[in-house]
Amino acid sequence: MDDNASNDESCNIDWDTDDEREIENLVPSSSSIFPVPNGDVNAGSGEGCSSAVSTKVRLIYDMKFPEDLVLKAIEQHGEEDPFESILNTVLSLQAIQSSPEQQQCGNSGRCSSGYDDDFLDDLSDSDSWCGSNMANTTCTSKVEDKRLLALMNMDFSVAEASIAIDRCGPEASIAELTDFITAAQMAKADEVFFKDPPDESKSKHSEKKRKLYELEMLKKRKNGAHLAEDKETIRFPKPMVGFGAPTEVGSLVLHRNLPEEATGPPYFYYENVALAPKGVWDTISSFLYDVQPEFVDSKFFSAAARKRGYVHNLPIDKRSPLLPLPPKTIHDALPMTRRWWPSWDTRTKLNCLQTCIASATLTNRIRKALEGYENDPPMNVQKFVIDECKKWNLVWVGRNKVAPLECDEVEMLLGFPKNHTRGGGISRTDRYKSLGNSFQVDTVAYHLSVLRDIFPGGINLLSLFSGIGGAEVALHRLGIRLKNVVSVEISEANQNVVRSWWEQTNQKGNLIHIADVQKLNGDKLEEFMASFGGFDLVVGGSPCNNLAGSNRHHRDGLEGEHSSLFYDYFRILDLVKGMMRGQQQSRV
DNA sequence: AAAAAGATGAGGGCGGTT
DNA sequence: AACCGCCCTCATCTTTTT
Repeated sequence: MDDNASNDESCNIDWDTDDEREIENLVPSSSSIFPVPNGDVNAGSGEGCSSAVSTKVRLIYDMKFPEDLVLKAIEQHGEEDPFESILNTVLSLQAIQSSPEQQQCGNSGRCSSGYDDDFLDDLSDSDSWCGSNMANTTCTSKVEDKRLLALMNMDFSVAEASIAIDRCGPEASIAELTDFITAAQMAKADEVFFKDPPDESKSKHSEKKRKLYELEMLKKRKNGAHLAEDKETIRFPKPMVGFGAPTEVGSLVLHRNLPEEATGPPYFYYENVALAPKGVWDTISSFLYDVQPEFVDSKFFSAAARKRGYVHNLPIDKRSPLLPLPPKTIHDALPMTRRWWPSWDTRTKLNCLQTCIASATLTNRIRKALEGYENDPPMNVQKFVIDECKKWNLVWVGRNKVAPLECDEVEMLLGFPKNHTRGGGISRTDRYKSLGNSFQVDTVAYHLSVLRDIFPGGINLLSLFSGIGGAEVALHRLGIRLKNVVSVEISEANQNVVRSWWEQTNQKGNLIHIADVQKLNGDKLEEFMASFGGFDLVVGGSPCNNLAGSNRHHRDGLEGEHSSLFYDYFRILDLVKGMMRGQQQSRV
């Protein structure tokens, strides 16, 4: 939706309606503080405003990239591709080239065509992973590349990024750099859409809270509708970027005051759908120590939208994005669709990846509806097709031919390795279901990235509602060693996925599976903690069935049959918290 | 028996206009 | 404030096909 407007060179499209607001926010206008490289930016008149030739010249001479990389990148793209996306590819290629180990199938292109068998290499052998140790000065040039790459992907202009790196020096972190640019761009002091909760007295002890627990349940049950008139403000940061996503620049928040009761150990990270029925997030927040949720749309991390809320007690400065950066437009993520994409389909991002896909009869209906027109079909046909494409996330795979995403494409869009859910006896239908219920890995990894410096030796992880292991994959890809993982997951198929991933990535730690979250009691936890000393992180996204808008039948809220398992997340987290506290005290 | 396809809206945010 | 129109949503149940 937004990213591809980042290039002022895109001469044609005039974004008529919806997204002007966001674009204004997201894209630092190139006419801002920073000088624009070359004067060609607003040449925009008619066709071919960025020819491959001029792009090549700029990349090779102005920006001093190796010619072979530039040619390779242009080859991957079409001639009419915007400068920015070709640049992105060049940077990716460079990053890949300068990185000793295999990266996930590159940034753009090739993803859907070729499998990358070595992708599952172990990234946790720290010395092979530059990013796992940012302080390490031996690989500054690589770090610099990555920083530039990261900033580019945040929609900063090349000029802004390089000036920032120049000024802040080779040691500066991404956060510092973005901070610098943000400060430079300032002028707007309206970025405080995220206020810290006031520190006034609140129910202090989890003792009390536990007692309130059942009471609260009953209250909710009875009040239901009454709650709606709660004057509790519905906080919905406009662009849904939480404390700042890599693409959102004007609003990076680097500090917050957590309620004292919320601070670790352990660190915790909770996730669920952002658009839950009214009052749900207030309840979740009140149980999770009054930490305010951070609402983020994964469209800032990926080519598909995914609006989710995250409640956690992690630090929020020093975040860094997962590398390699994933493709962030449909075109880059699914290059094969470019050829067939009609101009009247203006989508650049996919909608939320859900658990079901369109059937063949629907795509067939669409094909028939489109046949017989020389040029663009009439408006009513266009509307029908676009509506269905948006509803089912269809992409163009041929003339008049649309298709649902393949499983491996969904895996890629969500940040999982290709074939993550393939084989082992799982059906295609179930793959879509498991994937649709999962994390977006890049988004979660961005939040969890701060753990890398805190736990250089690795972590012990309690993963509730693990699903296909989104948190595990995120941590692993961040280069955070997984020492002991207790994974709670009811679905056997999902357990197999995680187990199989665990083995294929040559994990050195221990993986323990538990089926039922309700049977995980204090005794079991004691056992685990006695054997390896406690949990550093408790993650979980509890069932959204009864919260999600797609559910026609049982959208019953947090008290629904499945979604009420949230209370088990709280119960277990609170148990661990208490035990960790005791552990800490006895040590003193 | 298992997998795939088909049928099934309400709820709520948001921008725009009265 | 209130209203309208547009848009999107980690799905479930039943039927058909494999």
